[in-house]
Amino acid sequence: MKQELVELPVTTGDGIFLAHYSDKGLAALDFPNADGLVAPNGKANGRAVNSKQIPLQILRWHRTTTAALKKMLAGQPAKDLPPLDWTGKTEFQQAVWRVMLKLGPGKTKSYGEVARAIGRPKAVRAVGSACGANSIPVLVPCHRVLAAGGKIGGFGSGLDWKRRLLAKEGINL
DNA sequence: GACAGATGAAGGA
DNA sequence: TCCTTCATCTGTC
Repeated sequence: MKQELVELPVTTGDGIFLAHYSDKGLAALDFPNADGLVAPNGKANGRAVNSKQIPLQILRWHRTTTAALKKMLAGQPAKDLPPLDWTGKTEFQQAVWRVMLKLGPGKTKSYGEVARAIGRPKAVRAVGSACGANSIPVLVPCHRVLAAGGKIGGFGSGLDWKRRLLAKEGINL
C-alpha cells in the first residue's frame, strides 16, 4: 500500500523546493527547475498541494526544514533538522547518509573515504549508488562527497546544483 | 541472477 | 600527465 505524502513548497533565494512529508518525517526534497519553480512531478507551483488539513506536527517539521534549507543554502550549518523518513531504505544507504550528515559546511569526503568511514573500504561504487538514491539532497549533503583527486564526480539532481552548493560553502572546483 | 553505476587504482603510452 | 582497463560492491529489475 502506498503511503500518503504531504507536499509543501519551500521558498528560498534559489527557487522553490518541494518537501514531501510522511507521518514519520521528511521523506523527500525536490529541487526547483530552471524557472525556479518545483520540478514537474510536483503538482503545484509554490502552493500546498494537499487540500486536506495539514497536521500541526508536519507544519512544525516544515518550519524546521525551511530554516535548515535556508541555512544550508547560505553555506551555514543547519541548527536543527526535521526527522528524516528513511523507511524502505537499506542499512547500507542509511549508513552512507549518516556519514554525510556529519560533514559540516565546507568539508568534503571522497567516495572512498565515505566507504572507509562505514567500514566497507571496497564499496566505493556502492557509496556512489547510495548517494544517487538519496531523496533528501542538500539536507543530506551528498554534494559534499567528491570523487578521488578532488574531482566533482556526479550528482543526481544535476552537476550544476552540486557546483552551486559547493560554491556557497566556499569550495570551488 | 544479470546488469548497471555519482569509483578507485594500476599500468601503459 | 592522461587515458584505458579492470576489480570491487551494492541495488534494482
